[in-house]
Amino acid sequence: MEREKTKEIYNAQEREGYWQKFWEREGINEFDPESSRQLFTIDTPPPTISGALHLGHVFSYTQAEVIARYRRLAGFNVRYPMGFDNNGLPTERLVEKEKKIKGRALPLAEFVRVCLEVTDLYKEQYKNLWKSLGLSIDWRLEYSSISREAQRLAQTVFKELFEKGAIYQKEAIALYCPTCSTSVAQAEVEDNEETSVFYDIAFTGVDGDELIISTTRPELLPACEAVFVHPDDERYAMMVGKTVTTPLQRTVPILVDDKVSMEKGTGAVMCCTYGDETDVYWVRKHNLPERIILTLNGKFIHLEEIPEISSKSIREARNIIVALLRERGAIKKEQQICHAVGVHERCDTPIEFLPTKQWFVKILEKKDDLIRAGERIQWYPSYMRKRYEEWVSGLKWDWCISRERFFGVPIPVFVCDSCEYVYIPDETVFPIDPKLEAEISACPKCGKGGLIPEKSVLDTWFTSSLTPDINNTSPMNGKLAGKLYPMSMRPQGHDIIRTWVVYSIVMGLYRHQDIPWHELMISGHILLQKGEKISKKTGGGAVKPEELIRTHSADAIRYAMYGASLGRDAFYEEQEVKKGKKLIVKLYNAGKLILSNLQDFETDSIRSESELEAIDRWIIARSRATATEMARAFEHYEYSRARLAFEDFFWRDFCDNYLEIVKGRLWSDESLSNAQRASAHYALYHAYLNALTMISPFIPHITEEMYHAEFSDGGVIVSRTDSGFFATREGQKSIHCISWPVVKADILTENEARGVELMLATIAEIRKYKSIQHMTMGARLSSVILKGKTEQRNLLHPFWNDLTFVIRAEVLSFQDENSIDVPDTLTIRI
RNA sequence: GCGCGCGUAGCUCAGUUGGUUAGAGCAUACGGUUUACAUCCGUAGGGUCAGAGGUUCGAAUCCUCUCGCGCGCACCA
Repeated sequence: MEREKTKEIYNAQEREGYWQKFWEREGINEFDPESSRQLFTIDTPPPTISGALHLGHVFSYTQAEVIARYRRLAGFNVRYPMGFDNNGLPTERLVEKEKKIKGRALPLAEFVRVCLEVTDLYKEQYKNLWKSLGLSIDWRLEYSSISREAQRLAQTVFKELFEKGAIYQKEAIALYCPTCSTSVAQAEVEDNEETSVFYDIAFTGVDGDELIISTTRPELLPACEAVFVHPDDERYAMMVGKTVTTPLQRTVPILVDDKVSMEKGTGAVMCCTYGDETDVYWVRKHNLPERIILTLNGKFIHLEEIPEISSKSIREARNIIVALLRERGAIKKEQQICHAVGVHERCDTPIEFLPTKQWFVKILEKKDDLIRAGERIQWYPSYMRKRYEEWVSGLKWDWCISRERFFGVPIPVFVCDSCEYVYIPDETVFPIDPKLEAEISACPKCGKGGLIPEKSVLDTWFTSSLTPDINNTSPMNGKLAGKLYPMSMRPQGHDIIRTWVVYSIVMGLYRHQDIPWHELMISGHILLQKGEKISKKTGGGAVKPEELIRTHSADAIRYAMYGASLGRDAFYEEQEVKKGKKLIVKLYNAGKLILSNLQDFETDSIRSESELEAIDRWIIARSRATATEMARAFEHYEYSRARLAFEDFFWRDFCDNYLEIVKGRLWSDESLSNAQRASAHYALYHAYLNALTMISPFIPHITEEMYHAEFSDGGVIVSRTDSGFFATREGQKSIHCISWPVVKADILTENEARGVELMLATIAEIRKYKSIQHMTMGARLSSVILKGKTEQRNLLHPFWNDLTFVIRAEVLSFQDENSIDVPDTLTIRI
């Protein structure tokens, strides 16, 4: 008789949306400012709106998410907000690319309007992804870094720091990106390996002799102000103090400095204004004149001696000059080299050193304080602190916060054109844009000059570094307003330690004389395969998060993200997703088995857990011990370890062993006492509910589904928001509102624990026997004799009936280890 | 060059303060499964814990050195 079983299937994609709507409707993730429970506040990274979402976003955000959910179950009042960093250079670049426009070419108001339009669109995309992943964010706490509130805060802080003397304006050599036409901070410069040509160029000495210098920047020849050699270099000793003439007929001194490397090139180097940081140093140290030949958009100015390069780009000018030098026979050698070049992280353009007037936040004098503050924060993983310290101690520039861009928070400053007085309006008028102020009055100080509005906007990190303050001052904080600083925890990637962590601590020190958070959770990157990083630049390749969720479900993707330990780079493994799917199915099926057998279960059927069968107490104790282990792991942000502990418990102990064992009592007829059956029911109820609870931070949808599941008359599982086998008995509307399981008391004696171990070992022996004999695990054995010590028999005693059932023995008996084997009987030594 | 991290089964990784015979999943081989399981269960094979030296009764774990990989910083004429 063949009967096609109608298999019941958990339709993850459909059910996940159902529960997401339920959570939102019921406010399951909402932060309650009136609650007296202990706070756990999260300083969520506001993602930069700079393009499409990729798997890297999913990876890092799910990591913080699992902690938020755990803390909620552990009884904390969790504040888990989301923000959006939707201004600044990255956003402008996105908008320019998408709309094929140039910010510089548009009226400011028009460009800002387009920026807002585009970022709002992306914001929705981001939000939809977070929601479809089931992130337990309280969306009422959403903020945006370009909002009026954030702008007001940023400008207020600017004024505050300026008045404290922590912000200053200075005309100085700054790191400058000619493509973006803006200054940048040290933290935004990264190294790129680039091929380049190392030219040996002949200069002419006073006596007509040659002096050959080596350079990769021949186009800067017109700005050459000196030639340097090492003081110990005997090759050039004769020429030191004299002058040389460049092939462009510029006569400059030959000086010594021990920063020159004798080995590199010819050992003679030209100093130009400015080719690199050393040039800046030399010009200052040796008091050299400055000849700036580059404009702020990276084009050359008109030069008498070489008019050909006028208004040419760096690359074009280099070609022109090289051709010219070749013609004149001044190039003695050309060598292809590969060297690191400091480039702007947003556009890969080599950074130039140009004199501009910029605003800075003093951080160099704060190095020691910053390092001390870093020591007061718990870093997870702890070695990440080193990176912070390395970066802070290696800082060479104050934090340049002005950007000559458009879509950002305006610097709220007017400067008097006569006495240079810096006028910052009263903060009650913030946010303001000085450029757009119609009325500009006379200077309040000298009364003579006019006030010139500042045109720059703030580095977007200036606002981002204030996220702890943004959270702290949110209108949603109720009676906790202003009491959320420092926050409990900041989750973020290791790549932005040098920016976001550093600047946030800077702000914390200046504004609060305190650290911004107690703990830092630093995550790694997800890689598609060895060496292939998913980042803003690569865009994440073919793996699109939305599509992954659609094909595999959010729970499965989430699960896969928790495989690697915190801080480590991990590979995206399809296999991990498969593993997640299997766990989901397993939870579903185990639930089906349990619900179908527990229909008449009442929570008060057992007066005290001590009444339970030993094996039932064991599985309950195991579930609680696992919860304790997981809790410890979560508290140290070791979610992968928590996941592992769960799998060990659920897959091995609960499904493979306990469920198989307990089936005996579930299926048995009247020969069994009600108490024994009730004991099994009680254990199944609690151990399974504990399992659901413990894994719910990882896979919140399937666990909610099972919490609300009911075994219907038709023999199928139905799950609805307003009902559910567990939901009605627990009296909580969501599994995400119940309490983390805790160890209540020692409910298992030591001997019982040893008995369980012995029992499991015995089961394994029998399974091994059946496997070798090619028997099915359910094959009946007419008689089995366990042979061992009397003590072992006593240990096994409480489990005898269950053991007999699970190995499918008709008769299970015991013999002393020294007795003679009974022929034709299966004898297992224990 | 400096700093950090890593190197454990064919693959991806666990391995808590040094302590029985180093674990898991996947893959492989064999077998079994339909009274939860788009399966699932069982069994087996598979490791010089990168290498060398040291500390110790005892080292994958601690120390030193070497090699390889990754990352950060510096160099970047």
